[in-house]
Amino acid sequence: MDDQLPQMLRSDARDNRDRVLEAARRLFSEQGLGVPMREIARRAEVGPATLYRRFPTKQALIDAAFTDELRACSGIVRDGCADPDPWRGLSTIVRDITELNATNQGFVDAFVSSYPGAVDFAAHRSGMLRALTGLWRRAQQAGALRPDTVVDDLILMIMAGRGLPPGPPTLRAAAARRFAALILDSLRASPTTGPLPPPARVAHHASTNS
Amino acid sequence: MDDQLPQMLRSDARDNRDRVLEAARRLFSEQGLGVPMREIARRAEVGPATLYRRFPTKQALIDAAFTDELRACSGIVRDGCADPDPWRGLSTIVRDITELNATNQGFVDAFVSSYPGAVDFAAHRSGMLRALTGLWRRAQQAGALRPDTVVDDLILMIMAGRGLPPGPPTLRAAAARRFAALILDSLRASPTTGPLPPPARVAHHASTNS
DNA sequence: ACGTTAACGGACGCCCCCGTCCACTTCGCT
DNA sequence: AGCGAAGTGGACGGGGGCGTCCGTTAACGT
Repeated sequence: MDDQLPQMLRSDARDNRDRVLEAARRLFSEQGLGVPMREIARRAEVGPATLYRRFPTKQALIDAAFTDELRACSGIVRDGCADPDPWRGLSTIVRDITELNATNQGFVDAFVSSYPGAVDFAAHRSGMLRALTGLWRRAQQAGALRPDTVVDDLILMIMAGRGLPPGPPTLRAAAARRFAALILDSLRASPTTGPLPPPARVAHHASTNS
Repeated sequence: MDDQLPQMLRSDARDNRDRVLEAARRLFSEQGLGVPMREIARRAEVGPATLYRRFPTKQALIDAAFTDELRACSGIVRDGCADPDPWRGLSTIVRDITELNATNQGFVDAFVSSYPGAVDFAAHRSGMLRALTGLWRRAQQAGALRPDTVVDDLILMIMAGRGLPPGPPTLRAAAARRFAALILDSLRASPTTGPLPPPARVAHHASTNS
């Protein structure tokens, strides 16, 4: 809650805290939540003890690290729900969240399932869920969204985004765009399907060399 | 080499080997590949050494355990590709694989990414991929499948299936059915969309107790 | 400049998991 | 029944990750 008023820390402490957070954000985004605390400490050029003094547990660090992305996520939903054209708003939400997802490997894990306990997360989630439900209804009333779908379908799709193949960020982003476009086409009521983004070459794990 | 021929094992050894395989299959399916070897041994009422004598490494056990599912997967693809109606064949493949996937938590991981080294896996995969490519072309020529899609899109969707929310088998299966139906609708060329399976209530992780 | 005190980080304990070793047991054959 | 070999399981070593302790360092006030 009080988050220790970082400006009351000694200058070096504040500096180190910032570097830790930055390293955590980068490493979590790149490699998911499995990154060892040691690795983050090393990347921040800090000893493990320092890291643990600012963030008593790994969960605390995860929460702090993803606060920004959480805000971004809330913003995406808010903006999309504010769009007068509900379908356009929904499309934007799906695309942006899917991309956020692909760019930040661990975000969905941190947010939706991984560890319980992050209070802010729960609050944000229920708020977003409520807003999305409203948007969903409006989109269906406008005849843009299939009437036989529910918000849970969206959640399902977002969760499914977790399973997208790993790989370099460029590939991940391409796969995410393609995925989002396909999802949207499956939710659309009218068959007015626009052009798809380029197909994503999925990493076929070239175990047979060649 | 000669370590095969399980019928040449002593009767108790053969018995234990079978129990180990059975336990491995069950636990991997239920909880994914993260299950400790000890747990499998315990479940099979066997010491760790016994387990390791039959399957020198965890990978070996995984390979052996998923041989059946691999065969099932191949069968699904073969049957689907043999269907004179390419769209119906494709639908069946998507539905069945997605369900296989939901039922066997670790299967896709074992097959597509997890560990390299399983020779059989690679062979099966390239064969299935070739067959699927043919089916894909036929479905597109028949006008049932969107012309701007590629086989990689299917792979993408199957991979995405890994991210479906965890939970009791019943929920997982429901989510998988819903997911498969939505995928199929996004790949279909004609807007002749049939009724969807019941929406899957996604586990909202009730962290806020109540 | 200098002492106080917050902050630092290397070293430590703990736990879990993989894979191995060895003294004992059980099967199978005669 | 008896004997040898195959088989078994408890105990062990190695590695890695999380979180903690304590001697040392360096920032801040006077």
